[in-house]
Amino acid sequence: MKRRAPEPRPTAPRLAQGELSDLIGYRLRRAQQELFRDFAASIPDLSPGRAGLLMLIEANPGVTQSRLAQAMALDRSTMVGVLDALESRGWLERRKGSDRRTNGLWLTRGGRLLLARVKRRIADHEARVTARLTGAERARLLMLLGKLCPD
Amino acid sequence: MKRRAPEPRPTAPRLAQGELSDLIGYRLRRAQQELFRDFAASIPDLSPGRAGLLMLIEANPGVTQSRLAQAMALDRSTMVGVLDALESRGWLERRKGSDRRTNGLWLTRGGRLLLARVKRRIADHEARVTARLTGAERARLLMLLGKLCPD
DNA sequence: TATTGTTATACTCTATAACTATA
DNA sequence: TATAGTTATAGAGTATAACAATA
Repeated sequence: MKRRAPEPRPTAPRLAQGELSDLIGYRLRRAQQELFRDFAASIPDLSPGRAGLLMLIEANPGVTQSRLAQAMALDRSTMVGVLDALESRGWLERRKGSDRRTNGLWLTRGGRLLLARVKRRIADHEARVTARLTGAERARLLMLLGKLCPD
Repeated sequence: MKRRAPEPRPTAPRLAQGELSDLIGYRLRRAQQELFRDFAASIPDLSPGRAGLLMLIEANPGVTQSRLAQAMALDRSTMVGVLDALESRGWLERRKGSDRRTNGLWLTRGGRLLLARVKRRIADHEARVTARLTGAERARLLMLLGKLCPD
């Protein structure tokens, strides 16, 4: 028995996309928004940017605020408030460097425990949002995004 | 004559990336940030999102606020202020629909002129940010982003 | 009752400019 | 002089909750 394709509800036909669908910038922005929503819904502790920041400190213990800001393409004044929030939650600490203008950054024990938990959730999140991609497609996408924006 | 590879400045060695570089979400966010910066620097009139909104209205004259909000994955209350700003600049107009709860949206003549100019700049922007990609790679990236986040 | 547009409000993320301590 | 961190301030961009008009 043949089934008719479900008709689009008259109140919600798809909008025409114009030239929009052919713009890398548009696709990138939409994809990022969707990933952000999934991340926020499944990992309430941290935003993607904050999680990335903790991972960078973990991989570079003692990094200074300015170098971290530079690596994340943020202004160093922006970094201050971000670190304040994470420090007040007990996840990282600042220690005065031998150059006494600088603060070195370290994860606390609590920060390491949080990050371990968050990483597991990020792995689930990644699997979920890339569910429509094969492993080869996922690798190719990573490669192409890397070309678009090298480290 | 051999030239030595330029040494990284001792004050700015690259940070270790940890597992970060292998996350689609991270790459996506970084790429989007870089594209946003290039867009803002080269197209001062509009943000990427606002330009996309005008293109959607152009492709769907008379679309209602709620349908546009749905298509852009924004709350309809968010749409109000966005449209207020674009309308006050004289780029679009609201017209009461036959269902008098709704507003239909149209570009004004000024809006069409602006959009034509902006589209040319967007084309330059796209060419610039995808300069490291071949045509085939660009097409493949569009396809993969489309899989990640279908219309 | 349900939907559309609206207002009031608040939160997150980010930047700029000017300050201070140190180099 | 130059750099690291800081503060004050501002501006996007977004959401939630409650309301009036209309269906």
